[in-house]
Parts: sequence; structure tokens; C-alpha cells
Amino acid sequence: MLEDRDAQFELLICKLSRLQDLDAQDIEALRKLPLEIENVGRLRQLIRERDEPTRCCILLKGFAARHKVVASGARQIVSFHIPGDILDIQHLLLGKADHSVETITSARIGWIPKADLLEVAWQKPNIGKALWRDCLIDASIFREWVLNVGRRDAKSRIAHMLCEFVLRCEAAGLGDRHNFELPMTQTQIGDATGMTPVHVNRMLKVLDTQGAVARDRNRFEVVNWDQLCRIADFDPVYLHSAAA
Amino acid sequence: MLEDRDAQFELLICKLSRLQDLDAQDIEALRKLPLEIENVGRLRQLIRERDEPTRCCILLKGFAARHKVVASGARQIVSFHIPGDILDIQHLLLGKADHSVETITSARIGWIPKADLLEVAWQKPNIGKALWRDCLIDASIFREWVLNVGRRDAKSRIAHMLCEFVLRCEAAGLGDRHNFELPMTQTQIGDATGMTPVHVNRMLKVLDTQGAVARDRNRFEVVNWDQLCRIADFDPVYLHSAAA
DNA sequence: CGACAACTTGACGGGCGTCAACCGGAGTGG
DNA sequence: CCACTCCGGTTGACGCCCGTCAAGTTGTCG
Repeated sequence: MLEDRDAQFELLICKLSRLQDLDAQDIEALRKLPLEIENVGRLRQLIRERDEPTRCCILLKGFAARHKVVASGARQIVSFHIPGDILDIQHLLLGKADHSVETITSARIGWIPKADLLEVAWQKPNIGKALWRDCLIDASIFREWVLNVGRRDAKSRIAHMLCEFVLRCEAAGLGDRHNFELPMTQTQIGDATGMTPVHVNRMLKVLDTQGAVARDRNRFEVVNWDQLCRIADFDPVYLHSAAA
Repeated sequence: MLEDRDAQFELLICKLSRLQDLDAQDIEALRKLPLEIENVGRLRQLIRERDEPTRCCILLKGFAARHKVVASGARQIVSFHIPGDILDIQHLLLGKADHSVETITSARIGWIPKADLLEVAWQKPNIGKALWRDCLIDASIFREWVLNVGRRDAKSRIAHMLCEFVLRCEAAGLGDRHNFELPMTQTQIGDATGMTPVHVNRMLKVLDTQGAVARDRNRFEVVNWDQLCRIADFDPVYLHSAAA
């Protein structure tokens, strides 16, 4: 079980290494962090809006999303997450959760106490920088999403969401764009792009007919990446090489 | 001029103090930072998308906004800023600007070299925490904006933007909600809420007729704060007391 | 007083939401 | 093995919110 534990850390170390060079001591410090592993099912709420979390959660396997709700009950997904992502790093320094986090597939979660992670962040500047930079890239993606739901039409919005997700998955070594499994439902795509599931369906069909993507059951393929990017008005600068 | 220089720092110190307790040494370190002051006119581009800034800018007087553009040329404002705000703290750790920053009124700007600010952040943990927390609150506001443009209708969207702006201005000691000057044009409100200026105008009129706000020239008054909040579905939790 | 930016208002049209029905696959229980 | 249920996907009809276009007004600055 110990080597299994080490294996779980690899994902996190790999992710942080891409954000900032880490030396042996940094990695050692990371490995010493307490990590509680939990396997959970689909649609499991990990953090509820208004909670005051005492630990951070890291996604080790599966997919997750963060969302907020309006008074009428409508949901808005503000980000999707893939293995290696830290799901609520903002709670290191913010008390009350301003949004919820839930899995969209069955998943494996690693829990690290806030206090321990915070301590390491300040003792090991490289780790602090990596975490801080992670927050900043997070924010950059939110900005792009504001633009996406604010100023693109339905087809572009979905195409953009697909481009981003495919690119991040590829970078993390999860399948390739030509043979892909979209983990989210059309309703969830709608919640992420500010649309109804019905219209998501219509637009996916258009992307399919136009030859940008192909769908079969829950398999998904990007047939023409350049075309999809053009439709999406996609420019990966905002990912800040997090997916390069 | 020296005491004037000190006065300029007060805004920044005040802002960071609200985010994290600072001791005398922290404040001393801040005051020692190189700060270049510049007075600029309205609609001055401070940072252009794709720039690689070597210094951070702080808004000392006036108002500013950050925005992105889509291929078609449509603009999306992703945040408004008031005196005391750090306009591009993300460039401390990210190389290339993923969006532009420009003033929306005439303004006074303070420039601090990236390297110096970064050094202070790591030497003085309180300052680092304050800056980091500032980034996290920034991100939280972006999330709320994704929700705003994604899932609220036109009237609520504008009302929400107004609630947030009024609250932040009040917290910073700039006028009160009953006698207020909105620094942005209706076009800019539209760019922030993902709407056309024409429809912004229509919705402002509705808010006026319904007795939530009152307008006269460029004066602006919140007549019924509770009603405005109700229309906006406004809950200030996401500001994380940055404006409380 | 002319020029210009910002605001205002009306008419019209389209993109997307809403409602409703149906299908197909996965899981469940008999 | 089959019936049943349920969730997610698919498609069509219809309508509204908001975008578009256009014209006029107001305030400001030279």
C-alpha cells in the first residue's frame, strides 16, 4: 500500500513540476504530506457552497466539475477537472466556499489538510510558486469562460469548451483527440456554456454534420482540429502552457 | 514629493491590510518598493493582450477595466477596478498577458517592478499571503461573472453588476450608494454583462421605473438596495469580505 | 456653434429557450 | 430471460428575449 501511496503522489508532483521546477527536497516534502485517499461514485458532492473546508482535495482519477447556482435553481459549471488537478486550492486562503465541487464520473480523491499544504507552500518556495501559479491559471481560464459565455454564439461556445477539454486531456496523457470519451453529459455541457441541453444537442449535431467532430455513442472524435479551433475562436494562450 | 509618495502607498497598504494582518516590518518593506507614478487619460491601454509585462500596475485614482476580445471584434470586460486594486498581479507569475487592461476614466497609476514585488512577497509571508489571497478573490469574482453572464437574464445581470460595484466602492470609501457616479458607459456595462448597449439602456430604464435605482445625468442612486439585490440574485459571499 | 460621443427609443427579426414526445441503452428485479 | 424504470439523447413546433438597424436627443468640448 505504501508504494501505492507514492504512486498517488506522482500525479500531483507531475502537475506541479510542469508549473515550476521542483528539486529533490521539494518532492520529498510533498511525499511527506498526509494524504487520505477516497474512492467515490458519480455525482458525489465533495464540497458544498458555504462549507468551510479544512482540507484540500486532489483529483487522482476520474473527472469533476465546480459549479454555482442561481436563486431559480439554474446551474452554472465554472470549470471541469481532470486527474492531477487540485480542486479547491482557493480554500487554502479563503474561508467559506463560494461554489460547489462534484464528481461527474466515479473518481479517486486525495485529501490533504489545509494547514499542512499551506505550511509546505511557505517552507518550500518552489511549491508555493507552483500552487500560486496554478491559482493564476485557474483564474485565466475563468476569464476565458466569461468571454465564452458572454460573447460567443452557441456553436462557438461548445466548440471552445471542447477544444479546451481535449487539449488539457491530451496534455495530461489521457487518450488523444481522435479517440476520446467525453465524460460529461449534454446537460453538463449546457451548464458549462450557459445553454439548454436541447440546444447543446442541436449544436453538437451541427458540428458533426460540418465535419468538425464525429460522435458514436459516448465515443467522441475530433475529425478536423483546425476547423474546430476556427469555429471556436480558440487560442490556447490563456492556458499558459498548462496544457502544452 | 516624498510625503506624496508615501501617501500613494497608503492605498496599497490599506488594501493589503484588509486581506491579511501586516506588521510594521511588512509595511516598511512595502514602502521601500520602487514605485513609478503616472497620470493617464481616459481609455489608456495599460497592458495589451500578449504583452510580457515586467512591472505590475496599481490603480491609485480613477477606474479601470480588464477585457478580452473575440475574433469578430466583440469585447468582453472581465472585471472593473477601483482605486487600491492591483490591476495585473497575475503577471507576477505568468509570462504573457492573456487580456488587456485599460482605464475607463482618467487615472493615476503606480508601477512596481515585478521582480521587486515578487521578492517582497517571499521575504514577508504576510505580504505574500495578502497578494495570493487577492488573486483568489479575483478568481472568485470571475466565477461569479461566469454565472452572471451564463445563467441570469438581462435585468438581473445588470443589477448584479451594479450591486457588486456599489458595494466595492462603498467599502473603499468612495461615495455611498445613494449618491454615486457610475464611471462606466452603457456600452461598457454591456461589454461586462455580455449585452448590447441598446439592451443595457432598456434594462436600466426598467430598473429605474421599478424604483430600484434612479438616474439623472451621470449621477446614479440606489433607491431600494434590497429590491436591487433581489432582482440581482446578489449574495456577497463570493467577495470574501473584500468589500465588507 | 459645429462636431462628436453617449444616451434614448422604436421596429423588426433571429437565435435560443421552452415544451413535448420519442428513442435507446443500462441497470434492476422478478 | 424479460419487463420495467430511468436517465440521457434526439427531434420538432412555437414563442420570446435580446440583437440589429436606424433615427433622434442630449451634453460636452473645441
